[in-house]
Amino acid sequence: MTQDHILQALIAENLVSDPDSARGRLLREAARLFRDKGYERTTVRDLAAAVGIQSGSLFHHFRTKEEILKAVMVETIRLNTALMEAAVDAADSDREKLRALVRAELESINGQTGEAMAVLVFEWRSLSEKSQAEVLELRDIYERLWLDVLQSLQRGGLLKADPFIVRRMLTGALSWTVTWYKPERGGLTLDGLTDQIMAMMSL
Amino acid sequence: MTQDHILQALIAENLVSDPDSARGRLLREAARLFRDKGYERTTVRDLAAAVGIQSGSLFHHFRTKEEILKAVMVETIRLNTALMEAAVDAADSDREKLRALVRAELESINGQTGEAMAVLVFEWRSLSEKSQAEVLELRDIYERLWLDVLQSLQRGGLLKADPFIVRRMLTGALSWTVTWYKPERGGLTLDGLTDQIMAMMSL
DNA sequence: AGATACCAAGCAAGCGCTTGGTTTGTAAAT
DNA sequence: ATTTACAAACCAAGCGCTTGCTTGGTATCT
Repeated sequence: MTQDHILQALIAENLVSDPDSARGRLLREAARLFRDKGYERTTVRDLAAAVGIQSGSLFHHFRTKEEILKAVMVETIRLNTALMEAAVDAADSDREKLRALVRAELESINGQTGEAMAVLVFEWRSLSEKSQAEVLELRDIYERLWLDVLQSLQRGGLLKADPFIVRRMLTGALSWTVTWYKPERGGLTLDGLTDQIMAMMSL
Repeated sequence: MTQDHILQALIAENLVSDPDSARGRLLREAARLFRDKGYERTTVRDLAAAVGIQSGSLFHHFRTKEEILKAVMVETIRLNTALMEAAVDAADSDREKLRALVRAELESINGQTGEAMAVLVFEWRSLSEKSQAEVLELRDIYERLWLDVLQSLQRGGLLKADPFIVRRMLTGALSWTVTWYKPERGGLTLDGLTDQIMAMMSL
């Protein structure tokens, strides 16, 4: 099950938009703009111009501007949850499962879906409380994946600290890489970065 | 040199505003509002109402709204740099110096200056590029403190990973605590949290 | 008396979003 | 094969509101 297959399956189930569709293109541009300028500083005119339509025409596809932000977040979580599940399943030991999760999350943050992941972290408060609650439910599924692996590691004696705290530390540390990690500079690959993180935890 | 003495010294040098002055009160309220609602969603009318004046009167103290955001950030960095320097000086070993830094940064993030620290992390892009460059210069001083200690630990063989990467991981992990750490819930104290972080690094 | 701190009122610009109408794509009916 | 029908996608224009900020004048303090 390659990453591409996972994406195709989600598209078929209508859980994420085809990147080549009008909706998919808009969401991609929206993620980029929201990350670069922030949600509030991005106007519906900016969004429309990015896909070459009039600002009013946006509201044919989405009822409000916030619905666009929410769609970016929801589809990103759905895709990443599927990718993580595949990564965990493919690994044998608990240690390898954790490494796969770290590696996969780094890839999400610094790869193709990086814009959307950054939006998920930095534009959270721009969502209405109602939307926040909905997105949070999706996040819970995603988080359980991590906790299962971390708790298993702890039971095996490989991890001393509290799994909940470790996950939260990792969330912060991994998210933050989006602000400084540039693979082209410094020669540090994603695998190298993953190794350093595992080493930091003596794993 | 207590924390209070450090603050008083900075006020005397006019490097940070007296919290009891009109300016100080405004900056504190601004930090709170910016954290709670975000910079863009906070209007000058919100800011004025929070300190009980008319919106136009704000511009007697600051030329623009952005100048308020910048002041929040600059003063926060100044205060924290001074607090960190004191924390490092008071510790003996490199290990204790690092622990002091972690503990101090956690306190900055989750204590009195927490609102302002959150603003520093999450509202960074709301600053103009010019202001970003100025604030970045101040951050460099602050960051050097960390790197000196981490490099010393590495030379002593206590730290295996790259000091630059470790610092960046810690920045993310510690900043992120602002989103989940609630001392009143769960019974985890700041010292306990500090211990967990040191343990995670086998230090 | 002169600076400092404030108020009351409002301006120009930009915002999200609406409206009424036109084009485009598609598929059944002729 | 052409016509008819209809919805989806889009445009042009602009409304109503909020925004950051200005202005001219008035208290308050030293």
